[in-house]
Amino acid sequence: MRFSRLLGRTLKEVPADADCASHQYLVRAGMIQQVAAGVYSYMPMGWRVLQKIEQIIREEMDKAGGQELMMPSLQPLELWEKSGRLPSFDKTLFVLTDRKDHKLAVGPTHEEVITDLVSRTVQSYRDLPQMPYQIQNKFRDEPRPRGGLLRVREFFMKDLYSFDVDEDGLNESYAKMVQAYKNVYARCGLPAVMVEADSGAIGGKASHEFMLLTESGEDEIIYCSKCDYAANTEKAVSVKKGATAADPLPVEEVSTPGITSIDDLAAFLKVRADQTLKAVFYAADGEIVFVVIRGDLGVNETKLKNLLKCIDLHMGTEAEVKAAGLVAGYASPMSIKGIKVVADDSIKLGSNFIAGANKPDTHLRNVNYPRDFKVDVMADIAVTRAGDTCPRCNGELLSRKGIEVGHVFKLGTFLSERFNAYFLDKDGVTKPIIMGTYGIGLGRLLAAAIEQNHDDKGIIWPLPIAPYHVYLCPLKTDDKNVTQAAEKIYEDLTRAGIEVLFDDRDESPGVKFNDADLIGIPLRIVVSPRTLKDNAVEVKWRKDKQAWTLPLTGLTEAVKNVVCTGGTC
RNA sequence: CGGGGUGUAGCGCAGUGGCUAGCGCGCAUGGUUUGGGACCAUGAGGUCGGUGGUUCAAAUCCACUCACCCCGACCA
Repeated sequence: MRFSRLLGRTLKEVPADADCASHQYLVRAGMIQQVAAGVYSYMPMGWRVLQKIEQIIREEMDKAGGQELMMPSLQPLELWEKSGRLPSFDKTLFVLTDRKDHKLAVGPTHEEVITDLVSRTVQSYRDLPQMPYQIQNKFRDEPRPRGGLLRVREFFMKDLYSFDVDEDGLNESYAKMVQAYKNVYARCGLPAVMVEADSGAIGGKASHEFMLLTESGEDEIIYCSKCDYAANTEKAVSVKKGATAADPLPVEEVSTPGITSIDDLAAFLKVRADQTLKAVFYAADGEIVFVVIRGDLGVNETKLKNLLKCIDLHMGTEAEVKAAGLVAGYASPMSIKGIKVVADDSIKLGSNFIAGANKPDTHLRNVNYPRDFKVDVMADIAVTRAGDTCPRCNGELLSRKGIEVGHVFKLGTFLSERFNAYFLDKDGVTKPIIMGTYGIGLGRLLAAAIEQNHDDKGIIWPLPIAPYHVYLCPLKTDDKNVTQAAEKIYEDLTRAGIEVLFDDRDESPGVKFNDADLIGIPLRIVVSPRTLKDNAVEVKWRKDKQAWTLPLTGLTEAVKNVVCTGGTC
């Protein structure tokens, strides 16, 4: 490709509305253009990258037994009513009305369509397993798109669905996909880590996410310093340390004027935070829930939400709390009535806690469970933090930031039952097909690749997904020797199957070098009188500081070799 | 949806009631340059987000509205 003909322009200045590195560089390099909030066009060079990722994914899906198909984005709303997932998608679902006043959802995912499709197609265990997949745009009206391509409303996604006869089959399909995903990230040159993930309140058994570790990531990963335990903080668990149980003492009131936070309370009474009980109020689908947890721990809202099986969960507002007859700052699990009490299992680890007295400026000493109060539900609802103890090996847990670039999910039979996706097994028994669902967001992977691979000059593409292999850069374009040599190299390399971006523009060296660094093509070849007098060109990897020279004779083979091996010959 | 912010040329910005709305980059033409964002000359490019209002006079003041960005609750 000749740079002079390329649609897209590089920018010197950082776009005002771009905050993160991938967004800035993608726009500055002329690879994407914003159309609306969370809606982007891919310019030719950005599209090339996306297509490379797409091809790698396609090959790995096929290798794992996937079959590519194509489903529509327009989906009758009835399918969503049938699946019962309408409430959980709520406003993120784009819905449009056709000329007959019929409502259509614009596909945010395709579980509904594929399950319906399979239910009409598969009848016998002989037809299973199946792993259909597609690569196409999804539409989700996210409340807040952000970070350029990191979270958008229209996005390019690979979605594969597995259909199996039993649990063993599902496990096998799941394992195949996990391996395929690992292959995809490895082939893209993007090391991703697999972590345990939250599988939501409705259905779903096991779930894992693939994370690209980068400081700018919005997810937090908890992992063990000793074993291979790794999980999203939403899901992560730890071994809770408990204070030694002492004999319960009689409850007594203590005056604590103006003390409403755990930190203040612990300091005021000269006790550790884990000797106190914290009370937090949530509104779960409108119902106030009283949550008790040991003072040193925090509430994991995802765990709580799953436990309560609710769709909306938020901290109780002042009005909601007051209406329930609770005294914020001094609320107590004792003597409350008509409100659901959920406790973290940490309250069993310890004794003689300090807790609220349910009246202003007063706390209680020596509160013990279950002597002094009852709870409706007891479970692990605590946030796991770095420094906690690994649930598997008792090692120390650590944390890192990451970007989610893939998700695999054991769905079970929830949807197949709804869609009547049953099959007849060997013994003639009717059974629901067991499903799994597996997604990779391509645009996000592309953006995450940049978050992970850039410097202060621009992008540093991993070779397998780079828009071109070689940036061919002649200097002094009024020099006939230079232009002729460059033209010949361009022709030879292209004919040899090497993808070349030929900077044939009449620009100064500074402009060309800066654009080359910004665009981030892995190998740069400079053609100039300086090396041409020795019948050679200068070659440099984008990621390295050091350049070297290669002779003109046999250049094509040499470059091919360099590109294949990643070396310097 | 709550909180914060921004809309002026393709991009980045200046312009707090007054005459023809400016600057830098980019773009076009000509010339001089060429190893890390060169220089000179000439030129094109604007419904100042929109609507309504106040005023002799509005990019500027007021009201409403739209769009976009950032921080929180959701997700690949």
